[in-house]
Amino acid sequence: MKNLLSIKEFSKLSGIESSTLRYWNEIALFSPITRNPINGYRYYSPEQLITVNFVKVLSSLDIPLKTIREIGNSRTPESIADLIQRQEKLLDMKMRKLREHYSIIHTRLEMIDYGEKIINGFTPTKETKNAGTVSTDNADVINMDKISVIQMDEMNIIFGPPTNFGREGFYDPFMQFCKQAKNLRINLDFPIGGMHENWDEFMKKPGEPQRFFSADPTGHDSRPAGRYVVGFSRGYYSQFGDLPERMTNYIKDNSLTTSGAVYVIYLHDEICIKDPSQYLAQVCVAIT
Amino acid sequence: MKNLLSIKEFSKLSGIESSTLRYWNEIALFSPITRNPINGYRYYSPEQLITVNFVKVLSSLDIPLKTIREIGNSRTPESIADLIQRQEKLLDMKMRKLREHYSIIHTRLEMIDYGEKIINGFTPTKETKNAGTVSTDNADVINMDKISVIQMDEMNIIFGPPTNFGREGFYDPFMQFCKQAKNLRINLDFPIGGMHENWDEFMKKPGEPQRFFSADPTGHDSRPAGRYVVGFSRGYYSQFGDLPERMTNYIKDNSLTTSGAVYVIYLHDEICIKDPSQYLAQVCVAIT
DNA sequence: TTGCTCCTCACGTCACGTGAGGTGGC
DNA sequence: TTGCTCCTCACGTCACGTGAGGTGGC
Repeated sequence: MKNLLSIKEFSKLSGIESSTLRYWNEIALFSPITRNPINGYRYYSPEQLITVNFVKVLSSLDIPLKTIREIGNSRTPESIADLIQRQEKLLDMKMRKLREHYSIIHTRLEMIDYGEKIINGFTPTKETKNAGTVSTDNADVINMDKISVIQMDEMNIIFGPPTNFGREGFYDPFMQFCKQAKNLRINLDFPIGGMHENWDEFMKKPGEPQRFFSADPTGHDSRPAGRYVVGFSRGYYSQFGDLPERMTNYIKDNSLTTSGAVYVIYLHDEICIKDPSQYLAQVCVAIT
Repeated sequence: MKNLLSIKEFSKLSGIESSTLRYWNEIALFSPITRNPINGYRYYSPEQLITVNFVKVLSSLDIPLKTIREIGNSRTPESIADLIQRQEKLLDMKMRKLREHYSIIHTRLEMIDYGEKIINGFTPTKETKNAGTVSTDNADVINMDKISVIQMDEMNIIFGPPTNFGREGFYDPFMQFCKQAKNLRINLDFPIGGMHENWDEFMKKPGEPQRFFSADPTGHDSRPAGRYVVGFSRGYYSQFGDLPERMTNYIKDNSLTTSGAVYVIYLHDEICIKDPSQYLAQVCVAIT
């Protein structure tokens, strides 16, 4: 047909699959302007590209096809303006969701990458992403078995309520934290950590932090910037092996004075590891 | 069960519907840690909130549930880091898509709103969105039947190739434009307009613009800023009634000198109006 | 006994995608 | 006659949602 487009041509120009065009025809959402009465071939006019594009945009905004059809059937400038204004607000929310998701997976990626560097051992350069800047007065290679002094940037987090350890040990308060998270608006999408009020508290009960926290980059609490003694260990939550002892020795041997809270954060956890005994924790405490 | 969550509690804390949790259990994507052997009740541990949240994020990134299941079964820090890096790129593309959609519907909204103001008549204030700033040396109310002088801002557009009018009139070259749009990367999602090289050309053949254009705000062409004589008319594409004559008279009566191209743009078109005779066109030409 | 929560199983839904089998024009 | 494009019709798919009918603990 002169000046009309076959379904294949129309599909190419619009970027919409032929099967989709047939389906849209079937549900009377968008139909070709004419059909060959003998063989039933569909023919579209080129200016239908304009209308079908708008349908495509609306459907990609997650508006049900039924609704789009009704919108089309009763469209007036007022109703379309109304629709668009509502969609603009929804688009705004979707953008925020996407940014949040980006932040979630990006935070995970940083932790995982940092964990892998630790496992493989790495020679710190002047700046390392999540590790912060590694001070030069320390050994040239950092790995799992090494205690190091590292200059760390501020890290936003959000604390849970004070924990309440009973006879049951670690399990119970951690559950309480998870349970309360939603009400306290603590996002469990981010890696979880534990905070002990000072080094003595950590040494006494390494498995019983005073608070749990979420490493939420939008959190209003923080692990302050500063120089930290940092060590790593593998194991399930609250299993640190001989790390507390080794860190204490390092602190003594180097005549360091710790100051403020101890932060435990899991770089590798159930999100990226199946075997709980292989979870990777970072323990750090500031020095004056 | 002590310290475990029923499906309803888990659903509330996670924000995931019970039916979804049952489905995820059925396809072995995510299962409760234990079940009541007598009545089959599902029980979840609070820390499962952490894993289920990650599943939720992945599924909201449009990863098929089968894939998520496989990811979970074979997860290592390397594979998860890999996955996240790919998803970050995809998220970036999705953001761009959303911004493009926002721009498409927002441009439509501006045109439609402006058109409604014209139809209802409005008293221009110092700044009006799409209308640009209306000069004060003109009448105090602007409406359908009035010719006005308006100070307009620059408007980004993108021109199609020169048109080629034959015997068939308007129809054929407009189709050529639509057909070629994809190859020339002209986005038909935005309102379409026509450009005539000067006022004489427009008067000779009001229905035969030298070029069609798309009102794409990211376009590299433009309708320059400046003072324009502006008129409106209703009708199908290229039907302007007595508007060209009235505008010519206005120009003469006010001793104005036109300069440069004439721009025709449809504020209301098939997107928001069913009856083609009610499409609303704005015609404007710069004055020196 | 009465609610309440939870269960399974079957079927529905939404927006297509995928053949199988067949037709019409060059 | 051979490709090629297009057609219809039936069925599949994905990720659930929705009852119907029934159970178990307070």
